[in-house]
Amino acid sequence: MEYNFREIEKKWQTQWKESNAYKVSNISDKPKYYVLDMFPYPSGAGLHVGHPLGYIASDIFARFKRLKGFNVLHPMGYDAFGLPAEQYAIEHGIHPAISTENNINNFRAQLDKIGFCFDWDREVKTCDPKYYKWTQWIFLQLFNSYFNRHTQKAESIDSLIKIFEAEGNVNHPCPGDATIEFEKDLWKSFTDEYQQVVLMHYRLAFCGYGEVNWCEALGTVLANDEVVNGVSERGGHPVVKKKLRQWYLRITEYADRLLQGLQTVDFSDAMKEMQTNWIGKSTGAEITFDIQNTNQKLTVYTTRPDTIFGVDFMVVAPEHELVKHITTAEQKNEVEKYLHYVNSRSERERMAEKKITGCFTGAYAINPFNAKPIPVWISEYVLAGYGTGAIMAVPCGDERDFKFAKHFNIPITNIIGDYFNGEEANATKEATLTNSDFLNGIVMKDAIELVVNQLETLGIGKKKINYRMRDAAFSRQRYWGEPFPIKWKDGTAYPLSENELPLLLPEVDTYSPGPEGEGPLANIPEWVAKELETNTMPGYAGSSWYFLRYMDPHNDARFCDRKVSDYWNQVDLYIGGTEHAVGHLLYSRMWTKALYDLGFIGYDEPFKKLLNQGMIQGSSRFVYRLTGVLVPDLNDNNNTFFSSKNHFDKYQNKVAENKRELFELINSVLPSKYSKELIEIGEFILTPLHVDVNIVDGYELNIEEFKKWRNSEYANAEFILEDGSLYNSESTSKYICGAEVEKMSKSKFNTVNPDDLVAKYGADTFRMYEMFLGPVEQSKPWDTKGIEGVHRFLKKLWRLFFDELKGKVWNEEKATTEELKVLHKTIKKIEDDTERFSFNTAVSAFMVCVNELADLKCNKREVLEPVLIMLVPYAPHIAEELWKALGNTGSILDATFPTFESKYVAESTKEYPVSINGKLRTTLSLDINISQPEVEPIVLANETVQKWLEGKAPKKIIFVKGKMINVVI
RNA sequence: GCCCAUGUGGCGGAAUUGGUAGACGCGCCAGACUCAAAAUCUGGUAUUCGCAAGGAUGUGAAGGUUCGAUUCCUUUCGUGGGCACCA
Repeated sequence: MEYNFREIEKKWQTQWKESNAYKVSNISDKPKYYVLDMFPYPSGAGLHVGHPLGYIASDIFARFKRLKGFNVLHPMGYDAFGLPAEQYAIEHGIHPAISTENNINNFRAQLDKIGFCFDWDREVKTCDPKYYKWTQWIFLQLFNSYFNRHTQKAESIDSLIKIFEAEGNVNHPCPGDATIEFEKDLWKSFTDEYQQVVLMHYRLAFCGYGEVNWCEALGTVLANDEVVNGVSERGGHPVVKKKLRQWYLRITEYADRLLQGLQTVDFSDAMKEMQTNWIGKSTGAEITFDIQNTNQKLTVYTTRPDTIFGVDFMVVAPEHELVKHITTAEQKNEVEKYLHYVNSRSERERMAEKKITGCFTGAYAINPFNAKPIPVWISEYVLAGYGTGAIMAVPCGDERDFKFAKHFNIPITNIIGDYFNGEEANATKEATLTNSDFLNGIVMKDAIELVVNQLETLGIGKKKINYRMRDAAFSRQRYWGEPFPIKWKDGTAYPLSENELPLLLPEVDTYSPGPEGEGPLANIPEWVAKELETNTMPGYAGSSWYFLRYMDPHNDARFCDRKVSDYWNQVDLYIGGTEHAVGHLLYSRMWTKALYDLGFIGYDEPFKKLLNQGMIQGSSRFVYRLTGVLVPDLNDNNNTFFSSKNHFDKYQNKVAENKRELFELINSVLPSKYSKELIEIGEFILTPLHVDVNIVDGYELNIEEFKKWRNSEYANAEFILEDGSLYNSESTSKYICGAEVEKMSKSKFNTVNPDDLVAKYGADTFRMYEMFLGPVEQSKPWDTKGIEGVHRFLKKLWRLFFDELKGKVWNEEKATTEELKVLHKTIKKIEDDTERFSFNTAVSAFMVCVNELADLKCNKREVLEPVLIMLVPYAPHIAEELWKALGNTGSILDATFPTFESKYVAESTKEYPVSINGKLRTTLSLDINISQPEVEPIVLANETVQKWLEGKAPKKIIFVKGKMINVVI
């Protein structure tokens, strides 16, 4: 009886489906566990072996927890709105819903082959009106809420109106526009329209105008993290800045809570650091400077008010309001030229620029403490959106300011004495201040507070906490997204009522942008006639709360029943890539906090533990095509030569002998012959070409397959093999390919499709091999060749139960102590490794176990059955098959994970390593409970130790019980 | 430029708390089976000196702490990823 994985896997996948083996109930006595994969976007390209890595890891953990007695929620669904489908629609005229559905079906078929334990009854799709009804509903909750800074939570806008009616906004300064201040009577005197304008500046989901990343080609606005190198991440189209009406989420109000929340979750330090940096909280001061000879004022934000006397110039953002007011007549031309230059550049370009650019405005600010005039410059390195859009430059303490000063020959004031060497800036806080008026002699870090106090006393500045994070742009001028449940009346936005939801996405004739950069919805007369919002929501709308919908996916009355979300609570384990570090993860954390504040759920962090999977890189293969200088025959397609790697390597070394060898060989088959002279002066060029890794076995090219590759482009090519011979049907030598680790991509011909591997080796082998490659968190290259080792392991396991000739070999004999030791050692290792997500070492522990049981010729059910149970998370199909073969009736999926018992692995002796001066020289088998005084004479009596002692007495003998012995001479 | 991660045999990797470096697998070599090949099985495989016994070297590099360092510290180099010149 052979291991027929194809039949076995098909059989159990069908049976598990029929028996609803993965159906999860919201009612259970068992403790709950929620394992979630990051929401996939169903792309048209299909899966390559890198994609399922995280799904396999989460599947293993979900199955493991089930064996450990948990009620495990492990759902899957689709983040189905998005740009590629819309782009495809624009190009091919196919409705995004249709192409998305096709992609989902392909995706699903690929997933099913790998044998995941998802509860598909809970599948969600963000583009389904039953789903986005609730995305719209949550949006309305955010629209109807503001952030109360006193209680530090979201509260209803109605309660804010009551506050305004009672006391104005004196205690609730306006987050959207700090200049809006009013008493209660003034509030009451406002028109309805203006009251709505004011309220808009408080809402958590609000509408405003802002500079956005405008992509003409896509006719849409992109979030910062969707723009890569000045072009759109999806599609690669140019992106410029444009002012547009946009919806936003007031995530900045949650900045502090998002920071604090990081302390309560189990994310990697790197991930926490990334989010912390993104939020970018800094403490500093705002200082207002008068502009000389004008009544203008310039406010800057600085984290180093202690350096106030080291300010040698100001830099304001080119977009700064003040620029046009303070630029002097002489500088006007210059400034306009510079502004024109800056305007032509995208934000990304401005950020990435190393070149120092800038322009003097002609104006001078006045240092409030010593009345020193300070020249005001503009430069693209200062951004309008951060702080006040202006900085005070201290060249002796800031490297960037220093370089700017050097570049434009601005004199530098040294306020840190010897700490500044004139060669580079020094950002120290430890220096004692000099040239600093009333701060002279004070250490910088102590001066900070002094200056702030002084600023506040003089009324020219104040302490200020600043965040780098900006409010999240929450609208797109495109079609394939959730419509906003918003109506416009005379320029005022009004929410639809709850019973009008879902507001369905209408059909359109064209997916191209509407007038003046509006979305495709603006092209629909009926839509516009109803005065509905023409923007749609961005991709992260649906993915910000999907983990809640999985809990209660069919609920028509609520987004998720409170009792149900109380039961499932947080996601216990969230697995996905680091690419969502600051986008999705921050937005979903904010939504969760808002929903919590409003009383809809009972916790304010969505993900308890986050595990970041690494990328699987491609391992590319190359063939080397020969062309030549002064070797004309090689340069036409009738004489195509490929050389094995050996010759490429040799030829790279430019040894004349190697060249001649190669020439002689080629000369012998070419129709026209070359003279000796030409051989001496001619040169080869060996060009590496990517070759499809699927026609290469390890490094060995399958030449016949290669000839058929790319429509038989190379059908007539000649191949110089590793031993220097030319390929023919009787060749014994091989064609060896070059290799390089690169990103996995179709264009590099290094993608490997999981379907092919599952067909060839089975899902169980594939799952185990993906894990065996290395730690989940780490990036590592794919190597198809290695999968055979894992496949051999499963076959070897099979042979413990069934022999090809003899049939059944497993038996009911009593296990020996040695066999039980192997079993329990394995139980401990598998359990520990799985708990700590070290799946690669768990796979090798299975291999060790099977190797040892095979050596012991152990075919005993008593030992094999627990091994099968442990194997369920990793290789469920073979485990179930053998479980049934042993005569069990229930499914192994519901078995109980075996219990480790230390008595079986207890040792009475230990093989101690004995080192001399830290170098291992010998080992000694000693009683496990031996003490130092007992050890010493035994060690000293040892032959090897005596040899190294050479008669001398040891200085010291170090004995660590259960670990080692070290003799110091 | 800044931040993060990472560096161990021919390759992927292991060594969980400072305690026998290289588990497990791939590849390679040899052998068994076979007319032969494939498949399978068995043994070997860090480098180096040596017939062997046994040495020496070895976790990117250089220092340091320690009886003992892949593990901790300092400096430095390479690779991968991220970024916002963030005041």
